[in-house]
Amino acid sequence: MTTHYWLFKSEPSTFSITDLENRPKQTEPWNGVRNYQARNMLRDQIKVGDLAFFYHSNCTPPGIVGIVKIVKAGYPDDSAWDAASPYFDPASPPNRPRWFMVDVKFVRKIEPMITLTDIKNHPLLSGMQVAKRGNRLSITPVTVEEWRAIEMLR
DNA sequence: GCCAACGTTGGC
DNA sequence: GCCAACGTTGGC
Repeated sequence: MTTHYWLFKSEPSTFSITDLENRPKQTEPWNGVRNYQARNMLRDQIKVGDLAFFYHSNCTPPGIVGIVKIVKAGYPDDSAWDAASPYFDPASPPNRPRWFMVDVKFVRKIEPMITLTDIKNHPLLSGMQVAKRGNRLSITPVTVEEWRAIEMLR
């Protein structure tokens, strides 16, 4: 089976690559995605063994800070039916889940980080979705060429 | 803190 | 089904 590549955004003040590294099993459910396009990828396309860049957004500077591996494929996001969760969504009850998540496992940090500026300035990376103006998708596909180009950098 | 870009909502 | 209003994202 072919490995596919992704980029997962997270605000480090909410959940950082270091938070993931420090989890007892270095594993975490990637919950809280509330966008249909990203949901479809989580539910239908992202498979066990796929790899993803961990991207820190809404911080200074934004950029790629590590690599994670998918260890559990799409399953219902239970934070949607937890009234105490910031991701609570009564429109996604357990018997009819609307939102999905995957489990990710820490692979390694990328140090120093590859900043958004680095990405925009790199001929093989400047076309990445995350570098596009107005891009807000928290999960985006990464091509094998882009993946290799970034691995070559560090 | 600003604000452009985007997705969602809801009135009609 | 249209589209204006609104809330959110996220770079700067």
